[in-house]
Amino acid sequence: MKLEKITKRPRGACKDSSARRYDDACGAAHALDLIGERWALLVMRELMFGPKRFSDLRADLPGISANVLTQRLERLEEIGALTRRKLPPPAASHVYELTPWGYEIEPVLSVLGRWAARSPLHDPTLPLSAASLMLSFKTMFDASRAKGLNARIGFRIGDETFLVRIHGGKCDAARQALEGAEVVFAGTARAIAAAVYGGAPLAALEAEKALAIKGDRALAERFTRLFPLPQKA
Amino acid sequence: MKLEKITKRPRGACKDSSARRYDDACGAAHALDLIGERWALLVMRELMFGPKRFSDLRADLPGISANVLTQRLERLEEIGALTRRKLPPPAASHVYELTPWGYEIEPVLSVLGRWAARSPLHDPTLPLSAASLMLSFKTMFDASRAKGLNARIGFRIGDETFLVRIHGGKCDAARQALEGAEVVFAGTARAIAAAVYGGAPLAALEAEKALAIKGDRALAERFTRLFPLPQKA
DNA sequence: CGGCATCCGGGAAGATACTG
DNA sequence: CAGTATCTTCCCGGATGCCG
Repeated sequence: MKLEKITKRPRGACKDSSARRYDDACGAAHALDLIGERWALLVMRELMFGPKRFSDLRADLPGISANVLTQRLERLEEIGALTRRKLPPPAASHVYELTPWGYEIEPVLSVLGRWAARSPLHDPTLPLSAASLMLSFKTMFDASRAKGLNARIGFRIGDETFLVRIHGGKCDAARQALEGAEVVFAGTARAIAAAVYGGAPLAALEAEKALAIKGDRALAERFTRLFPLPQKA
Repeated sequence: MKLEKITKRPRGACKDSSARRYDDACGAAHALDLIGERWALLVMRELMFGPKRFSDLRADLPGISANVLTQRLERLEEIGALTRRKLPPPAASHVYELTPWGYEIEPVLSVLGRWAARSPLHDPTLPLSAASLMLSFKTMFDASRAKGLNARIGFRIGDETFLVRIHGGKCDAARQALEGAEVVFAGTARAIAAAVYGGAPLAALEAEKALAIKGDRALAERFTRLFPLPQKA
């Protein structure tokens, strides 16, 4: 039982120190060297609306383990995509924030999202984070359906608030106070997604207490129809 | 010797069949479930200019192993991003070709490439495939530098030929015969990249026999300046 | 030759427990 | 709360062998 442990090593080579990189000048390949590891891009996604703490990231990325999150944050800092800051005295905690170049990852998230939305295997009923939902609005917004619309729609998801502005055929979203919102959705990101992408009637979601709407109801209804999903491939 | 094969499985759980997926409705997360595994996106990149055989892919993706390539091709076929066809009788071989939806991955490659080009760690002198080079032209083309230019530039790389058309402020590339090319570059993709992105003088590359240019030399010179790299982050 | 099956070694990912 | 330490499982990469 205590036999051949080390003896033979002629097979199963191990290209020494060359790590696991694509040695490829192609930009896409280099991007994968930088952020192609598991969870890396989703960590950046969660930071797209501003800094967060370690535990916020853990909570918003269900399934990631603490050690993997630590490794990804270290790597993202190493490549210059995020910075780690110490909060002022009251809180002895750290926050992680994307650098300007880090924020430029947004088009990658958009384009990947649009591509995957055409996948027959895509299941829009799975849970999602608040950041994912806000990004999906920016990604899936259909300007032609928002002709002449100028609105501020608020969202209260957990203890965060977001303001989505629709103005001049553009759709922008930010994590900020709800001042000036003509209507406010309060609920889980999943419930809001059910209304916008799943076609669930607002009244039904409210009846289930999954969603609460305050303000201009007609605007809320119209809002849910501004984000058509593409045809499946 | 035929004992405990399954017996103990108390720790290091294995969430049964849930595999290693992000259970996340976010489009980007789903995209990573589909093509986030190592090499998957680069396999698609190599197919962007038309079908290839297994051995072509292996040759153009230095470092991939046969079993991994097999797995990736199976997965890409499973999700509907590519198809596997049998060639007509003379050749008993197979070719792999992207589906229309698979071809739509191009913006992902572009956007990733543009983002990574700003990375301080990006090394444009590494080797690259012909497909990568042609994609980089489409990605990095600067219309403002090509004002009034209308040209067909040919490339002979290994035993493949590509035609790049610059016309009306657009830049397109295809794997096809070189008919109508006003100038033809022949050499490795790396040598051509050295001229376009590394600023290497054409004369020097020709002197080293790394590159051969036939046709309109002035056009060749101008072509090399149409693809500026972005500022580093 | 083309493509796949299989085995092996190493390392990354994941779960849990633990520390400041 | 914010991570670190450790252990297990699984993926990746290389080599070899089979089969048409």
